[in-house]
Amino acid sequence: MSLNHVILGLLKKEPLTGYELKKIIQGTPFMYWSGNNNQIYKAFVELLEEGYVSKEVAHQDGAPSKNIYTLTKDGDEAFKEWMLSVTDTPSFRKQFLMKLSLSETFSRDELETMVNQYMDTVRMQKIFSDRELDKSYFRESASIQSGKIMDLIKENILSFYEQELSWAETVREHLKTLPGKESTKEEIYPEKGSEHMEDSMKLIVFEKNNLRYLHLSTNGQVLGKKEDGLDLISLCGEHDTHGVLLEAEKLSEDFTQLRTGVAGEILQKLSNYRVRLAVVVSENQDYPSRFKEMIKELHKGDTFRLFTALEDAKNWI
Amino acid sequence: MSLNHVILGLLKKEPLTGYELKKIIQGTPFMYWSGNNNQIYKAFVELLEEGYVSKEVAHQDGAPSKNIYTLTKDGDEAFKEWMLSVTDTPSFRKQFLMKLSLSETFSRDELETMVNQYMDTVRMQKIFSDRELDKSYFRESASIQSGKIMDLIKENILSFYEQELSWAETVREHLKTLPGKESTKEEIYPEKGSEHMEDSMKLIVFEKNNLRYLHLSTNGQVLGKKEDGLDLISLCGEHDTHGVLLEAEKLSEDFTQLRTGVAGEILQKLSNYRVRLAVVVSENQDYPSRFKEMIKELHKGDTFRLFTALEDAKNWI
DNA sequence: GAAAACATGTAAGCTGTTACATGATTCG
DNA sequence: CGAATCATGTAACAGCTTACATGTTTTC
Repeated sequence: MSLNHVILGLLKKEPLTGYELKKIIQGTPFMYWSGNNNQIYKAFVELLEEGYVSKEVAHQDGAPSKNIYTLTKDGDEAFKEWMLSVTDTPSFRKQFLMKLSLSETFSRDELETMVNQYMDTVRMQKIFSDRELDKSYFRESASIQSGKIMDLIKENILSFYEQELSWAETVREHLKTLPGKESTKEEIYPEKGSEHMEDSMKLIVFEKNNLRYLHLSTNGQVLGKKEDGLDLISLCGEHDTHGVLLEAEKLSEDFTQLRTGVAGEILQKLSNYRVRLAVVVSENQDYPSRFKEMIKELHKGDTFRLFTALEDAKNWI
Repeated sequence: MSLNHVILGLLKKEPLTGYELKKIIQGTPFMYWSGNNNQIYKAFVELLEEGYVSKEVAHQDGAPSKNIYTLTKDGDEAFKEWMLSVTDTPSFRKQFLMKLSLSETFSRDELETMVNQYMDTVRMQKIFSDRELDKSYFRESASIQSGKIMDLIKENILSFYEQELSWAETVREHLKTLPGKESTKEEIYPEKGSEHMEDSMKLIVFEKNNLRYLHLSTNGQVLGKKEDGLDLISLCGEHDTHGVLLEAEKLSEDFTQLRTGVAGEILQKLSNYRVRLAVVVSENQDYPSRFKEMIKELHKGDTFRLFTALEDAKNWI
């Protein structure tokens, strides 16, 4: 079991308590253990027995006492040996592949629903991992050197989900070639119109051409922070939608000032997660010329467009 | 647990015995259970209790009697419900990512060894999965329709490993930027020359520029069957090498006749698995003109070349 | 004549998860 | 004042694997 060795590796950097270790493992998506108490406290018992760690009890008056574990010489050697030993083959668990292989008797419609639902799940998982990685223990304590390593790890993880999404897209393409009812549904708007407030924002879900979209509207300005990209994507995940129609008075200044990097970050995220964004703002706006250029450029693409009329935006999305 | 539902799905097609089921699951790489008896026979007990399957004992005189399980109406409904319910998020286990995140104190050299070893493992796993998928239960019983589905599944699985390999390549690139000894080793040939016979073929491992290669030589003709591609790749995996130098009297006729598809298949596999192949044949050969054209074309690439002198081949590889 | 495949089952054990139990502190 | 965080631990169970046990037939 590699958990024990991973613990040794973490202790190499600094002595830790069981609780701290648990938090680290729980916050690191590529350490696949749930990080439950049972495993960790049991692991420490084993490691103590083997003499790989030493325990020091820190009595804190009032507070419960902590057990601080430190790596021993033996432990360090055992860790190194593990690191240089043969690495397990990477493996995956994709329930969807099993379902697909057993799907012969299902209708095209049912299969399409399955794929769409699966894509949403994957999309959400990707967002979740992305966030967790950004705020993980390894990020915080990153040197310049290990920062690059963390970037590589992040790339690996995100591209796992990214690949799954683009593969699912090819499955969808395949399903289109199958016999089944042609979807000619027209704009049912607002349909199940589940309406509620979120951060003083009006939120409606509508459907068009069999795909679901979010319609957000507010009076203030929008897209002010880098995190807004992921937040929009999360909303999409939560509401099972594939794009956002964002109605607001105006874009935030930080978004229009390209040097802030806000626009770049947000649009990057949106395109990563294949979420389309149509923004509708009131007509009389004056943007920096460099921003206008970028907007023009983006209109050639498929992820982002800026409109002044709601109807135009609805047509595009 | 989805095993029970997968069993129902398999029974939907035809009644099966426990043993048959075990074989199917064991031969299907995307069904991640080991397919051990315990799980399967226990699963059948559960499914019987729930009334999802019915059991019929076939007494065969002399032979041990079989328990043949058939799907019931209830079972069919339970299966359908499972199929249309939410699919689990895909997940992976990559020990290598954990090792990498804990690798701060390791030298460039050690890291390079780790990555190389990992790449070999992944390469082998890919070959293994590829083969298993080709001869799996689902392939055999494939209709035109489900054949396409199986292609999609296969694509998904192989690209998992493919992606891991190309990612590992970027890790290797990164390691090159790290301080550490420059490798300027020259052609140590033959070095550890572990020599032995395999199918009347002489096999030597040699090293050049820090990379290991296979040197195979025989008197007869080579590359006669489509499977030879994967076999070469397996050999590379077994001997931890990245390319093959194949010395023979001549290429098989099937290989030189493009319409047989043998050459295409083999070269496809080689490029998939990033294995380079240099073939050395005796000089006086007459090949079909279309084949000569293809050879010329391939010489522009990096996977395959044909030589008449051993020295030239050694220089290229 | 031995090994591999066919065929069904059990026992023991590791891995991993959820849930429970306890108790202090901090924060809203 | 209740919820969340800090902190350590246990119990029970689900999931999965290895190995054992038994006996026949087919294949090399």
